[in-house]
Amino acid sequence: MISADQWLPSDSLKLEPNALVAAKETTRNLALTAGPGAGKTEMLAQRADFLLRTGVCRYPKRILAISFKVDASHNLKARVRKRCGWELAARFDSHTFHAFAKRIIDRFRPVLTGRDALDEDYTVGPSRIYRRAITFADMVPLAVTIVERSAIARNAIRKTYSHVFLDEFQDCTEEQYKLIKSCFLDTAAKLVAVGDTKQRIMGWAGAMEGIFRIYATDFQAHPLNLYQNFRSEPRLRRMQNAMVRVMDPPAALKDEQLQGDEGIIEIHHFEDATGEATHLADVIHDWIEHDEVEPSDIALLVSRQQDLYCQELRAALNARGVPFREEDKTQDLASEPVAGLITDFLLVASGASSPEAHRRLLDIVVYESAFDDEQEHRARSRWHRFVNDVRYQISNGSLNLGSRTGIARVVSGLVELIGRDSVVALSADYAQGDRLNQLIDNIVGRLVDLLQDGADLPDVLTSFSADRAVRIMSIHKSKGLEFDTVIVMGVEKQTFWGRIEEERSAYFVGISRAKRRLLLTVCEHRERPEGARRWDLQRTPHAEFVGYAESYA
DNA sequence: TTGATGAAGTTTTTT
DNA sequence: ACTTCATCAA
Repeated sequence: MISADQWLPSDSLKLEPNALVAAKETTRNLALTAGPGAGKTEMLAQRADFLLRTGVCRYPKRILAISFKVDASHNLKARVRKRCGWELAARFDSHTFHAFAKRIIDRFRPVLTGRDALDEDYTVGPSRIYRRAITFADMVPLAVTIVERSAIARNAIRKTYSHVFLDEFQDCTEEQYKLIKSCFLDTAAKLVAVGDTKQRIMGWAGAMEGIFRIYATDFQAHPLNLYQNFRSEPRLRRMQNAMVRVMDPPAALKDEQLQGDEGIIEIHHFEDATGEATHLADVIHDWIEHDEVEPSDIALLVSRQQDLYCQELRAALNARGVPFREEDKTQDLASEPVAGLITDFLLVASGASSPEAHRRLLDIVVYESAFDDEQEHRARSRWHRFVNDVRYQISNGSLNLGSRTGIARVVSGLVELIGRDSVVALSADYAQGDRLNQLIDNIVGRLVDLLQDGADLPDVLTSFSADRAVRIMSIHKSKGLEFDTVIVMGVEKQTFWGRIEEERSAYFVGISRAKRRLLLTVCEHRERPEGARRWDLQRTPHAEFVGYAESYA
């Protein structure tokens, strides 16, 4: 253990003075606002390192970090492990709001009585069933009820955690804030809330307006701002800064502080969505083939109605063999272990050489189920017979992997061979009712959909699961991510139609995902879906949004 | 059956 | 800003 004034940030130069202040703060609560790429996660990781290594957070006290997304909470935990090592990081609890709430419910469930009462083996389901099942929406309020009602629960939480980190705090809802207050208001716990009001894009879903001010008052938190941006090249930062000047003038820099020619901003105008799709598919193909840009380093962002905006683009990308992945449909399914199992097997069965997929499958099929050499040998030969049999059926035409029935048949054969129990063991929730069957149906259905867009099975499989794919998603989904190249499609008045403050924030999030190259598209016409009242509607560029780019392009 | 009118939806995560 | 769906009057 070292003393507080001996501490220095571990192997990173990417901390500006205010971040260092925040990392080493021991007496005050903090409200840290910071724009895109300022290193909020890094600051939190360094702070965890400081607190744990100097003993400001002394054993057995722990740090609680609360995020919104599972991904974000994993990332933060991983970063802390990297900074201060596995052993100290064991006292760093990184949870989502929902996970934190569920832990409280599971530990203090008997506190819930009357109409809140819950059975011991309650489930999380689509609707609230008295005593037996709750919904996601019930979790945080029930945790609040417990903490408010039970002094034992309150004290247990307060005794456990000496420090609390709140990530992406601009998106905190009323209920979530209530949970934080009921646990930690007027206690010894030191809080750090981190976020960016300019990136508040979940207002319509209940994110509290002015949450930073409210929190700063309630918790007497000291406000701090980070000004640096370690993500984007200067040209992009100048454009972002022009938007900051409009959204939050005090946080803006002088343009002289952002000198340099690096970075690319382009605005491309098109007659219609067909021209747009063709052109984008061509340039993306070019970047990947000739400039050796990784497909996964390219993101295509839309404000809303991804399906509508990307129909033609999908076809154009397929025609050029550009692998892409649509986050709205694929993401949840693709991260399921059973999805990996299915795509790996289809890859192997379709004859593609993929040693990675082969190894992962053998792990499950052979090593998981075999306890001695003989069993292993038998499992292995049974596996090879199955694979060869499927391949043979494909080659003689009795099995067609391009059809729903074909894929469904192979998948059910695969589950049978591995054993349903072994598949269920892949994830805790697969044991619940019909969950596994539904997931398998959805995965097969999604693969069939992708095939109908005119792509080959290997292409479909890579775009479904692999990292080597251009990412297509809504601006909202892109929050917290970064890419070498970002394309924001449809910078038109008709696209960004909501309240200007919120639309501006969304656009800001979109453009600030780009590290090196930002491409904006504007169409004069976009065809409406069939049966629409009006057709071939005229589109108009969003003067303000295009303007930010034009000044710096 | 048609047109007119108005309301609702559009952007999401979570064990 | 624009679509979709429900309802009502003609």
